[in-house]
Amino acid sequence: MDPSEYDLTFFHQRGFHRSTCVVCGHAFWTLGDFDRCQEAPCRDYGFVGRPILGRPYDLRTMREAYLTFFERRGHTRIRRYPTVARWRNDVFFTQASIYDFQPWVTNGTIPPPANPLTISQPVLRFIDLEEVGRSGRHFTLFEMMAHHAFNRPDHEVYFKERCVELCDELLTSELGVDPKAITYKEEVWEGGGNVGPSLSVSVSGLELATLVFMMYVRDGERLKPMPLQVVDTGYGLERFVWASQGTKNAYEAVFGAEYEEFRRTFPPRESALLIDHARALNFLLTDGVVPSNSKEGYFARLLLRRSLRILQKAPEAPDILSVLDRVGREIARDFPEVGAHREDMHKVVQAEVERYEDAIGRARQTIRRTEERVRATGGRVGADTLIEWYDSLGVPPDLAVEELAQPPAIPEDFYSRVAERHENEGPTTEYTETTEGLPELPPGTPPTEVLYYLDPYTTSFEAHVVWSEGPLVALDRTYFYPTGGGQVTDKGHLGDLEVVEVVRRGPWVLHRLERPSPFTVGERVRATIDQPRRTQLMQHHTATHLLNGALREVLGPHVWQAGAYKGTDSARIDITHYRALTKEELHKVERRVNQVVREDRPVKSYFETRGEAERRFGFTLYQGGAVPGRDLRIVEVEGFDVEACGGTHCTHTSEVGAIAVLDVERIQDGVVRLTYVSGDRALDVRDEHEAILREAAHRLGVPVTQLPDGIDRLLTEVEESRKTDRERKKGDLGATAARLLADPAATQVVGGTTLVVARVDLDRTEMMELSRLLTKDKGRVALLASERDGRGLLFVGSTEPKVSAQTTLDAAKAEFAGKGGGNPSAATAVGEPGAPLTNALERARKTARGAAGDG
RNA sequence: GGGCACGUAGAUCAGCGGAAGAUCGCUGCUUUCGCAAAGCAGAGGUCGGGGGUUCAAAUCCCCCCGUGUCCA
Repeated sequence: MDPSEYDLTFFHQRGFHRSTCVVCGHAFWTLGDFDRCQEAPCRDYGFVGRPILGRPYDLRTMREAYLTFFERRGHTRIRRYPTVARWRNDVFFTQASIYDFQPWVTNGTIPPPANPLTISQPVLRFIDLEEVGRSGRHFTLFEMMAHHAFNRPDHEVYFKERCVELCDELLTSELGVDPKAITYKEEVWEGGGNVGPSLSVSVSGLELATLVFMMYVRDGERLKPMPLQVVDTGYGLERFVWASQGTKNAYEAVFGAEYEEFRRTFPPRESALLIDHARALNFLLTDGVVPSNSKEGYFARLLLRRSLRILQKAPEAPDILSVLDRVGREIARDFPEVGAHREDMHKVVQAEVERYEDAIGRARQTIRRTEERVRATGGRVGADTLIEWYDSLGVPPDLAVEELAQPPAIPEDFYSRVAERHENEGPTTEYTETTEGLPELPPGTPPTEVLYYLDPYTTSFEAHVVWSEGPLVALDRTYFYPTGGGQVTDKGHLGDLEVVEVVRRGPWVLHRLERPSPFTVGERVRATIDQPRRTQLMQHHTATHLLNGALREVLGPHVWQAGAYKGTDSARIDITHYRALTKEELHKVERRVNQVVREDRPVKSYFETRGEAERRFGFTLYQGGAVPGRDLRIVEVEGFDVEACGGTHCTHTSEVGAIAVLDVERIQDGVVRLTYVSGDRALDVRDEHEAILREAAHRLGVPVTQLPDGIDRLLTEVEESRKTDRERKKGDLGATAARLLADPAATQVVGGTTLVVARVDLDRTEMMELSRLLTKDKGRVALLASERDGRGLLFVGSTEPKVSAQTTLDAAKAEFAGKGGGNPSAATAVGEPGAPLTNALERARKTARGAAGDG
């Protein structure tokens, strides 16, 4: 990065000078007299026992001081976004405040909720999980305080100069940091395809903030300027609190009274871990993460199980719910939604505790059995087995050691050896901000005025073409709804040409025609939307909101929409829930949702400022993920469900007609999918189902009402006839056996051994069963030959130790080019087609006689 | 999303190329005034589904479904 990027007027005017760190080699700006930057590890912590802020702060006063400082300087305070980044497919969690605005704000699709803005965003970092409680400064969840500005060419807010000035003023004038103690270290930031200069702000070894200036897009080796230049800052709230108190580790400062309390029962590390995990869990569970074995749910499970394990090992430990409560109580003072989820959170956690105990119970059994088996062969359980158990059964290594009579030592590098097992796994999806495959529209193209919000019932209109390329057409105004929010595209016509797809591209709506567009810019076109299709999509979309509301009502507020799809044939919603739905729950949901349909409640769609909407309806607005923008489009089913949503909706619930749930399945641990239909599709599907029932009843020859009984009868009959078949066959074979044993031509006694030799007409399995009947008593040998599909089959069964079935068969095999084998008590072979089976049987008889006669 | 493990009798599992098993539970009988218990006898299996290899597959290979677990 060019050094001029960091050469700020602010630094010069205030008398800063630029030095180079003798340790890390980075250039930095400072008023002080340093030969190195003030960031660890270039220098040691210097603030322990010597706070670097003017006075001590706790979490709340620090957060408030920060946000108010920026509010007073023209920033709008924004409420936190969910900690689960549902609006992105490249990450699970909100890992920085800027994540709230990616990709839709940073790629220019939608304006930011305010500009400039300030926020304290709880963010999650699982990378340093092992460091939590150990280093004294790592948290799984921490609050990233930030001030952001989004600069467009036509609307400059502020950039580097003002940003650094604000940061410096905050630290010195507001918080009382010695101006000479600060270093601004030059760094290069790169992420998500974007690049920019950044400054790392440190005091006394502690990095307090990072100021990032996103301004370039990486294009191979070259850097292109970004259309939107973004001030992305991050200040660690917990670090500020720590630095203001100068305690030995951050947990003492940040968690104060709670930390003291936990220390009465637990060692320092365990205390910190429990509080840290409980804090993260309170946010995660409130934001609708359900513990599970995949995706974001896994991280909730990981935290919960680690906590349970700590509690399990301590003698007088409180239960997990009270730990969560204790920490949650503090959080709820500043984030009331966390308090509101308390009861429901308990249900979710309780369910997960039960599953953990099941898993551990199963694991214990496996451990015991495996050790028994291993010891029986004279070995012992090794460290590899410990790793195997952890990876495939979830057995914590210390638990395995507890359970084993002769435990191996837990390897030092246990977790890195687990990681090794996962080294050669497939790639994960990468995050890009590009709009795939769509062309760039020339600057100055008038944006599309979207009209479908004004009136979702208009399906015929006229508009002017503002841009056209290939089959794509942009209009100055449109009622066509583009694919989005899980609602599929509208279809229809522009002039006589079919519109096959409608997509959003920045501020434009693009209509894709069946073939290259004949329209020229400025031309007026007549447009019609496929009205039945649109109606069905509206019904499905409104039905989705109604179902979501009913599900939350019946199952609890841990239910969040985890995905949805509204097609023409059917719609589906995925919800977070900790187990499969019971029949009763589903029934209740269906009853409730159809009741709401019949009540004909108004469905109001309108725009409202973000702050006002959040104040009135709270956090659950963001069912489809966080929706950026200054104003939110609110879809409100009066007195029942309110969501921020960009889709087209019915205006009264009765327009949905009826909602019929077709299928409920657990698509993954922690996520349940409901597939359903509404409107005319509900009637169609009901008709189809009725036709199927009638047809089934007709084929069975019973009235529809007796279908279940009829099927039962049929199944019983099948079972009985299968049974009688089996018995008859058994009887037949029994008769054959009796006949053979009574037939002197077949049965001979040689030296105390009864030898039965016979040609039969049976298949392999039947021969085996017959042989078993013939050799029920000890000291018997059966030699059976049969012919199937032109090939000879030979079966030898023996309960006479002197006569090995295997040896007998081996001796006879060659006579008919047979292949086969077996064991001393049973052996079978099949010969080449047409080979002399009689010879083989005769040879077998001679061999067996010989063996029997030996004694 | 990916890796690994697992799916065998109502339950818990063993068997891991040659005639489907154990324990508990269930049914009947014996014993008992009755219960518990014991003894004896018995029922109960498309060995998750579908392909393939083999003379022979619960067992080996491939695909699918389900469950568990670890990792992102």
